Amino acid sequence: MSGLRAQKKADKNRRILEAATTLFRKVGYDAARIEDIAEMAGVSVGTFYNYYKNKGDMLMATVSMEVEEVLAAGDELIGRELDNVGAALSELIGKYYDHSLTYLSKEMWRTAMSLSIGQPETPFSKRYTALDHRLSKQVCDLFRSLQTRGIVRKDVDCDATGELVFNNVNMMFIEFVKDEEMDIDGLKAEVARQNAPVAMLVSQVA
Amino acid sequence: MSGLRAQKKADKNRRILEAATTLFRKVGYDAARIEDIAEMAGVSVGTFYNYYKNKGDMLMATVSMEVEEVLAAGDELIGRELDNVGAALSELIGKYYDHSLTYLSKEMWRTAMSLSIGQPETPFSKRYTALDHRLSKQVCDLFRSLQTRGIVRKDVDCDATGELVFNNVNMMFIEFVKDEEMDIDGLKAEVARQNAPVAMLVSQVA
DNA sequence: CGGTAAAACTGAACGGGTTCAATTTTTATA
DNA sequence: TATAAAAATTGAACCCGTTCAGTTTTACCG
Repeated sequence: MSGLRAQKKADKNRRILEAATTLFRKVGYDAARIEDIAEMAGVSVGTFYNYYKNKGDMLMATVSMEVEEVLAAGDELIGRELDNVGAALSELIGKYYDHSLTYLSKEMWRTAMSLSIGQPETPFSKRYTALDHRLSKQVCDLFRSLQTRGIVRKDVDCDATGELVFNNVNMMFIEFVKDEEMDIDGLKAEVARQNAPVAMLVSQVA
Repeated sequence: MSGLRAQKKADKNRRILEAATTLFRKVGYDAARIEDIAEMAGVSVGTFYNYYKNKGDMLMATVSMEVEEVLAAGDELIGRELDNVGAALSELIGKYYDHSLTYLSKEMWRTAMSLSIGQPETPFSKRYTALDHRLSKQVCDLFRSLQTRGIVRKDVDCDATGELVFNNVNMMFIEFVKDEEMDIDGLKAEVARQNAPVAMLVSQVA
C-alpha cells in the first residue's frame, strides 16, 4: 500500500465517521439512512460498506470513543485517597453516568446495547463487550485499592463484589436508557440505595 | 362485537401464535419470515399485522409464556424452609437458568432482550420489563423470607440486596446468551462466585 | 512509459419487514 | 331481507439495509 492510497483511505474513513456521528446526533440512529451518511461523506453506498461492516458497527465506533473517555476519568479517581466505600462507589459510578449522555443520546445507547446483544459476533459488538469488561475491572480495582488501604475487610473477594456491583450499575443503566422519563439523578439515587448494604457490610470496622 | 367475529378473531390469533412459535423454534427468529408465518397460519401478511404490532411483539408472546413458568417455579421454592443464604440463592437462580432454554434458544433470548432494549415503547417490551421486575421482586422476597426466619441479618435492606443480586443474575444471563460457547453450569458457577461475598456478609452469625 | 494486476469504488438490484388503499365480510338497523 | 356502516382482510408497493458484478483508480514492474 502506497502513500496516496493509504491517505485517501484514512481520509474517507474519517469523513464517513464524521458524517455518521453528525447524523446520528442530529436525526437519531434510525432516521439516519446509509444513503444520507454516504452522501454527506462524499462516497457511494457501496464504499460505506467497504469501510464499515454494517450500520451497527458504525454506531459502535462512536460508542467506543465515549467509553474510552469514561475509563480514563475512572482511572484518575482510583488513584485518589478515598476513605469511604459508599462514597467512593458513588463517585466512580457518578462519573460513568454523568459522562454517558455527553455524546450519545438514550436512543443511541439503546441501539448500541440492543445490537451488542442481538448480533454478538460482529467485531464492534465484541469491542463493546470488551469495553464493558474493562469498566467492570475498574470497579474491581477500586475495591482492591480500598482493601489494600484497610477500608474494605480483608476477607472480601474484591473481584466477585466488583463484578456484582458493576453488573448492577450496567443493568440499571439499561433501565435508564429504556425509560425516557428517568433522569440521571434518579438513576444515581437508586443505585446508591442498592449499593448501600454491600458498602456497609464490606467496610472494615475501625 | 358479536359471536362469529369474536370467535374468528380468537381462532386466528391462536393460529398465528402457533405458527410463529413453531417456526421460531424450527428455523430461528431471523430466518422465520412474516410471509411464512402468515401462510402457515392461513392468513395474509396484512392480517398478521392486524394481530401483532410487529415481528418482535410476536416473539415476546413466546417469551412471556416461558417466564411465567419460571416465576411459578420460584414461588414454590420460596415457600420451602431453607437455612443457608448461598444455597437458597443458588437454588432459586438455578431454577431460572435451568428453565431458560426449555422453549427458547439463545438466539431467541438474544433477540427478545435486544428488542426489549431497542424498542422500549412496544407493548410486549413493556411486558418483558414487567416480567423482569417480578423476577427481581421474587429474589427480594427470598431475602425477606430468610430474614424473617433469622437466617439473614436484621439490619440488611432486603429490597436493595435483592435487586442488586437479581440485576447481576440478569446481566450474567445476557453474557450467557451472547456467548454461544458458555454452558449453564459455567454460568451458575460464575454467579455463585459473585454472590458468595454477599451471601457470607448478610448471613446472621449464630 | 505501457501494461497489468490488485485494490477501491459504484449504484442498481435484492430481500424482508412494514404500510395502506381498495376490497370483502360481518354487524346493526329499518 | 335490504342496506349502510364498521370491522377485518388483502397483497402489491414501499422503505431501507445490504450485496455484488461491473467499472475505475492506483500500484508495481519491465
